[in-house]
Amino acid sequence: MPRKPNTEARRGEIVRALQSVMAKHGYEKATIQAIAKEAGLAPGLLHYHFSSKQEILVSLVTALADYGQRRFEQIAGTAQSPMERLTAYMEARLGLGDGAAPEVVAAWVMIGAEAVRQAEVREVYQRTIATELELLSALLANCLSEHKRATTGARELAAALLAMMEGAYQLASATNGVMPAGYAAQSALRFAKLSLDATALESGA
Amino acid sequence: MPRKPNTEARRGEIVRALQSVMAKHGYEKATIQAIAKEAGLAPGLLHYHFSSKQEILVSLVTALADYGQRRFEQIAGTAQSPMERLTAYMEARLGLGDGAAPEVVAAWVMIGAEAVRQAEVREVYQRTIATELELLSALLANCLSEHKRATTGARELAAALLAMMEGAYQLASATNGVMPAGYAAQSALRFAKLSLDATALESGA
Amino acid sequence: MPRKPNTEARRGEIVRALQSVMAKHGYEKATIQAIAKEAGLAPGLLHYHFSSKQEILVSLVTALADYGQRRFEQIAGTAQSPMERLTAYMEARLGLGDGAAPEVVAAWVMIGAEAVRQAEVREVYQRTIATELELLSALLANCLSEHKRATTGARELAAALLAMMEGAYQLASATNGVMPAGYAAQSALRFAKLSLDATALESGA
Amino acid sequence: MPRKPNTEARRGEIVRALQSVMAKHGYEKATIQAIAKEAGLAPGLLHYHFSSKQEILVSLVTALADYGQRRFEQIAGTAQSPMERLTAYMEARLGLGDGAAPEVVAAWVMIGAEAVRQAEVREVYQRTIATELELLSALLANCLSEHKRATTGARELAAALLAMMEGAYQLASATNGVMPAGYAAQSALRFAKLSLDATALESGA
DNA sequence: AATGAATGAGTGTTCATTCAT
DNA sequence: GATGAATGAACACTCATTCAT
Repeated sequence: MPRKPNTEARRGEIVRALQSVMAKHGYEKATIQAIAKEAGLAPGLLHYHFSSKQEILVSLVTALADYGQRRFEQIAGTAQSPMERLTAYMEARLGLGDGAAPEVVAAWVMIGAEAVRQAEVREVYQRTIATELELLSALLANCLSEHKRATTGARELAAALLAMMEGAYQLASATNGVMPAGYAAQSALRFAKLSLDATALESGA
Repeated sequence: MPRKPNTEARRGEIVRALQSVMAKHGYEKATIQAIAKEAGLAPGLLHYHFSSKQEILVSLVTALADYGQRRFEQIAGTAQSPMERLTAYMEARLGLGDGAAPEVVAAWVMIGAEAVRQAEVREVYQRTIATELELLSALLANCLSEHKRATTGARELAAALLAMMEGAYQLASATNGVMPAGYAAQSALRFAKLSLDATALESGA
Repeated sequence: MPRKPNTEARRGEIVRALQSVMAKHGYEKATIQAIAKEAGLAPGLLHYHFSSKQEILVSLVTALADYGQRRFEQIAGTAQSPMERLTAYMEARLGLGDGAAPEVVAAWVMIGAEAVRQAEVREVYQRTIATELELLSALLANCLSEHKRATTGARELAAALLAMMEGAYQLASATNGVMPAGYAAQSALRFAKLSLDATALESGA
Repeated sequence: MPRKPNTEARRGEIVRALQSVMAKHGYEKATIQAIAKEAGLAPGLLHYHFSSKQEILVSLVTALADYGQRRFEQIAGTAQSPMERLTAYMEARLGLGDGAAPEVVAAWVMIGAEAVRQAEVREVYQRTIATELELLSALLANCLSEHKRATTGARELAAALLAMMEGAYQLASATNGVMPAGYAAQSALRFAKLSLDATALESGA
């Protein structure tokens, strides 16, 4: 009577526990003991399901990337026009409404710092950023081409907006009451619209 | 016959050593031994000049804030018009020319991550961010008032640009070849100008 | 309807797996997981068939003793004269021909080290050595008495040859290219003959 | 007022402590805690003076090689003739008199087992064995050439005697009361003499 | 018989901090 | 001021053994 494997479920629990602990205390202080306690598991079990602490972190990065993807798709939902989809994207990434998850944001900021140090983390972090850049570029290009404008600058614009998003996460996690309330989603969208309009004017023959 | 105190010089050496090591390996891996080696000093000496490792880190935050201040003032130099000063600021913060210091940027990103975790670091990090926000707000407000426009939105605009700067630091440190070359300074200035112009139009009676 | 017990077969598989892993990585690094993997079994099963890891080791010692016994008997085969049987013994223990098993030798060396540390292993190891000493003593005594010589020194001679064999195993396992090729079987037999001859002369009245 | 380095002294203490613990419990069970306790030092200090446990072991191998060298030279002392020096060598390696050190022997047996597993240990172990083989070859060759005999077989003879020595160490450490008392030094010398004489007869034209 | 998850004590190693010199 | 040894509490990871299924 063999036992049913439950590794996938356990791995999920462990990854979620890392997210929680890391959001509060950073990666180095997210010890195996602390993660295990958060997950309600014996410490040794973590190394049964993952071969190293870094592997848990890498799993978390991909889990957060998936989460972001789902959140966007859910909010984009019925959006039809390119502009509606762009707005949905900003809401999904920077909005303060339902589903805004400060823990996810803080964990992501910690991951960004680890990506500077650990090559393996950097690799998967970079892939996530690259994917995000593609997605945002495409959304912007759609807005441009809808009005028959040149899409040449879409990538630089996307890069700038992406940087703004990452910076907003960082500042939201590391400061209290310094930044104006709700500036991020609003400003990002404003920048996007101004740039799209300016592009329109510039490229207009 | 007491020796000439050299504490200030020593403290400076130690802080610079922390910056170097931290840029490469992050704060947790910047051990007292590693910092001492980088500085060419005996490990025990670090705790003579600083009471804790965290105190070195706090000193580094203020040192980097001062460095940023000096770099701006130097580049701003003879700039006269508000717009020239704003351009000088962006160059100082995001420019790729002389004095662009990737080590400083990487160290600053690591500090940002520590600010999420350590209250004492967060405190001085927040002050630095707040000062920066004031500076950038003032530069933008000057541009606006030069043309007799309302300065109401200057702070939000400054916040968004600041976020973009921090995000650009993060992405520059944690990715290679993903972001378009030189997008940051260019885009930030473009956003600033578009926003200033738009403000002008909006607030125009 | 009870299943057909396969415990004996399973125990054999497990013991053989320990031999393989131990030859490569030593006893301490021969983990239950590694043995199970080598045997193609689930880790938990090992503790169903054996009550402890040490018990597997003890089984291996007796298995190797049996193996050595069989190998000698097979090679001795049709040998009739005492000298032929002695030669067969040396071939079985030190020969490089068919059936020379480096894995067995390496495992035996590891067992020898464990015998120093673990009383229970030492006990069965000692018994094996004692049996071997008796066997070799008898072979030598037969050679002596065939020529009507005193057999007094047979035991000391056997002890010395046994030591040489064990040392040859050790050096074969722990060195590469240091020892002259094929020195062991040859030298042991030469020593035996010289000693037998010398005994003959000495005891000849 | 800088502190005087005492690393060399401490390293010696630590290596001696490893020897003691290892003789009793083997290498794997010679934990850093156990070694530290034996040496009367704090566990952390061991990694201040050595970068790893393996490095302590490697130091022990060379220390034991030096010890053996000194013991031979001391016993050889005033020995003049080649045969006297050969006898001194056997006494130094296998004798039971003053200075016979069962702890050293047991530690050496444990080292032999580790040499099978750890490449770095094997390297230094092999060098020691090779040096020993050279020494013994030279001693035997001197005996042969003194009587104007061919020295061709000296190396094989040395190898066989070396194997006997290593095997005697193993059996002395892992068995009690099985092996005849004092067989080793006596038999080794006897083998050497018989072989030398036989060589003499064979090569005599 | 068999499975594979679970446990928890133990390992080598790291490291901020202290302190005698 | 300066040195480098010393401390001891972490840490990630390992592993024999147990146990529910």
